[in-house]
Amino acid sequence: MSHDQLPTERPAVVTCGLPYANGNLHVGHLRTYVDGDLFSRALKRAGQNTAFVCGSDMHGTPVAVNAAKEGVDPKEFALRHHEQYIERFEQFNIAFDNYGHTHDETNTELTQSFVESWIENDHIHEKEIEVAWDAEEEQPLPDRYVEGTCPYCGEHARGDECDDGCQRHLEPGEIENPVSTVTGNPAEYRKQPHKFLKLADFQSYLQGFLNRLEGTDNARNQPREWIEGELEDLCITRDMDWGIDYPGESEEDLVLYVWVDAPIEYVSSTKQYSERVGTDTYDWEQVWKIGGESQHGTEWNDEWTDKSGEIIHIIGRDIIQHHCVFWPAMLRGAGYNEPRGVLATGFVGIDGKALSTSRNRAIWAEEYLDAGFHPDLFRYYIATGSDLENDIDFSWDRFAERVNGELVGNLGNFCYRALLFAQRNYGGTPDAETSEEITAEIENALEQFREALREYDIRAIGNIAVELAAVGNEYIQRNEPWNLVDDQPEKAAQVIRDCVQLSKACAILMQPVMPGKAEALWTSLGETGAVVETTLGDALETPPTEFAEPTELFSKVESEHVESLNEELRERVEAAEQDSTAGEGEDSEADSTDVDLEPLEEERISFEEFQGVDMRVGEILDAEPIEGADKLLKLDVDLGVETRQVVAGLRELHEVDSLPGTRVIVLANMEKAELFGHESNGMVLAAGEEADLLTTHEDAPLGTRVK
RNA sequence: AGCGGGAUGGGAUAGCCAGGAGAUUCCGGCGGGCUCAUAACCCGCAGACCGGUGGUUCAAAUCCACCUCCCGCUACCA
Repeated sequence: MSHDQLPTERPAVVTCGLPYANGNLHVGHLRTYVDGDLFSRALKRAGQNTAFVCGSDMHGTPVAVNAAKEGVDPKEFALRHHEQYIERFEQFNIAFDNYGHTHDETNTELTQSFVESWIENDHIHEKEIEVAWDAEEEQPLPDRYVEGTCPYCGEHARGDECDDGCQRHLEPGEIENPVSTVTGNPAEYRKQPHKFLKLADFQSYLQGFLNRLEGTDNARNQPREWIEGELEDLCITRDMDWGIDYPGESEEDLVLYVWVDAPIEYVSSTKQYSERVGTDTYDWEQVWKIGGESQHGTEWNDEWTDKSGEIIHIIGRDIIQHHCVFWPAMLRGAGYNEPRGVLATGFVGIDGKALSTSRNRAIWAEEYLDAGFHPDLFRYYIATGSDLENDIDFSWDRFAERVNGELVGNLGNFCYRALLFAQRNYGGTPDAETSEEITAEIENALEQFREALREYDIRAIGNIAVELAAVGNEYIQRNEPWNLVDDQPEKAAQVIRDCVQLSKACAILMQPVMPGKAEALWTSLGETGAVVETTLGDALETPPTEFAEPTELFSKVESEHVESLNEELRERVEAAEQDSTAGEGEDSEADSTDVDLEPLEEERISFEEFQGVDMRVGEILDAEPIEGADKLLKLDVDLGVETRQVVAGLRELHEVDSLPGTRVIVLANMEKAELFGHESNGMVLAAGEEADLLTTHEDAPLGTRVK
C-alpha cells in the first residue's frame, strides 16, 4: 500500500541524524543538515505543516571517556558541544523548529516510556552476559571503554564495533582480549544481567516496512540482507553512570544504550515543538502515534498507513542500519507510527579524496565561515552538487566556478538586471500584465518543484531557481527591453513586468536552498512580509509597484582567494601528515584512521630473548605483485647466505619497479606463513603505516646480523 | 577478496527505477551578437560509436547476463 503524495494534509516531521556531542562539525556533517533543512523548507513552501527537529546526542561512552580525560563532568562536556552546534546551525541558516538534546527531561521521560512499553508488551528479556570488567578499578567497561580483538575478523576493534576491521556491530561481551581504554588494564569478563530487545519479534514486520519505505535506494536495500537472516537480540543496557536510567527496578548503574535514547530524541524534540506552539498548530501525537494513539502489535496494519503524519529521516549513509532496522522495531514495539521515508546521503570528499579528520584533510564548518563566504553558497553547492545518495567532491576551485557561473552570472545577474531596469524606468513593477508565456514558465517551474518534492529529489529542488533565471536571461535578451522603452513603451513595460515576476518566483523557489539570499531578494522586491511565510502559489502574485534600487545578490569569488584557500588546505594536510601526532585532540570523528603513536612497551625482554631474534641485512632482488591481492608483493631477498622468498604488503606504498636493489633488514627466523598461496619465509622490516623501509647507512655485507 | 558507488563529448555531470524525438546542463575551446546587467547575458559551431561482449525487444544509455577498469570503506601488510 503506497502513501498519499506529498504534500499531504497531515503534519510532517523532518529529522536529521543527531550530531554527537563530541567534536566539531565539518563539511561532511553539514551535508545532512543542509539537505534536511532544504527538504523541510521545501515541504513548507508546498504548504505542508512541517516540523524540522533534531537535537544533540549526549550519551554514550565516547563522551564519558573524553570528558574523563579532560577531567570534567560528561554533562558539562556534552553541553559545551551542544551549545556550539546550536550556533553553527544558525550560522548556516539551518533552522530547526526545535533543537533539544538527549539528556533533557522530555527525552528522559519519553525514552523510559518507550522501554516500559516494550516491557509491557513482552519485547524485553533479561540475560546474563559476560561483560568486560576492570578488576583493579572495580568497574565495568562498556562499549568503548574496552578495545580488543574482533571475534569475527581478528582485527583490533572497539568494544561496540569493529571499526578497524569488518565494521560489524559488536554486542557487549563479544570482544576478545579486552583491554580498558581508561587504565590500560587488561579486562576480565564478568557475568552481569542485561536487558535485551527481542528484534526477532519484528522480523516479519521489518520486511514489510522496507517494502513500504520511501526515500533513497540505499536505505531500502542495504538492510535487506540483514533482515533476511536471523535477527539477534539487541542489548539495550550498559553498566555505566552516564545515560538514561533503565526504568523501574533499581538496577545498579544500568543505563540505556545510547542508540536507544538517541532516535527517541526525534520524538522528544517534536513533542517540545508541539508544546511550544500548541497542539492546535502542531500535534506531535498526530505524527508519531497512529491516529493519535498507540497501536500495539508486531505487524503493520495497512489501515494505519496515511492515518498519521509523515516521518522523514535524513541521515548519513553510515547509520542506515540504525534507522531502518533498530529504530522501526523500537517504534513498533512501543505502538508508534513508522518512518515514511529515510534519505541516506553520500559522503563528502575533498579535492577528489576521502575526507579524513585525523589527517586534517577536512574543511571545518568554522573554517568555511572564516573564509568569509555566505552560508547559502555552500548550501547551494552541497545540495545540488550530486544526487543525494552519491558522494560529493568539495574543492574550492569547483566551488568558485559554480558560484561565479550559476549564482553570480545567472541567478544573481538576472534578478539584478531585471529589478534595476524596472526600478530605473518604472520605480518598481511596471503597470502591465504578465504574459502567458512567462506565466506558463513559472507554472512549469512550480510543477517541477512539486514533483521533485514528491520524489525526494533535493538536488532538483535546489536547481529550479537557477534554471528559471536562465529562462529569464534568455527572455530579456530576446526581447531587448532597453531598445523598446522609447519606441514601444507598452511592450517594454510588459517584458519588464515579466522579468520582475520571474524574479519574484525565483525568490520563492530558491528559498529552501538559499534562505538568506532569498530573503534579500524578497526585500529588494519591496515585499513587506517574509519569504519564509510564502507558499508556492505566491510566485504568481503581483509584486509591489514600488521598490528601491536593488543591490547585487551575489558577489564573485576571486581567484586569488581560491588560491590562498587551496594553499592553506594543502599546507595543513602536509603538516598533519608529517607530524602525525599533531592535530589530535580536535579529532572527534568515529574515524578509524587515527595514527596515534603507540605507547612504548612496558614489559622488558632479556638479552637472551633478543638473541632469539635473527635480523639480517638483505637486498631485494626481485619484486612482483601477487595476483588477487592489492597490497601484497612477492619479494626475492638476497640474505648473503641464501635467497629467500618473502611476501610483504608494500604494493601500494612503494613503486614496485624501484624495489629491486633496495637494501632492507629482514627478520630471518620469522615463522613461515602462506599468503594468497605464496610462502613467505621471513619478514621485511618497515616503520609505520607508510611502510618506511629499514635499511643500512653504510655497506655492511649482505647477510650481516643486526644486533 | 568483501561491501558500496561509478564508467556518458577535453573536465564535471543529468537521463537509467516506469525502454522509444536531434542524449541534459555547467566549465573549457572556437565564431558571432547585445550593451539593461557583476568583462555579466544571448545565439551558433566543434566535440560522445553513452566502459566491453552477448541477450531480451519492432526499439536499449536505460532491462538481463557475463567481463574490464576506476573510486570509497574494509581485509590480506608473515
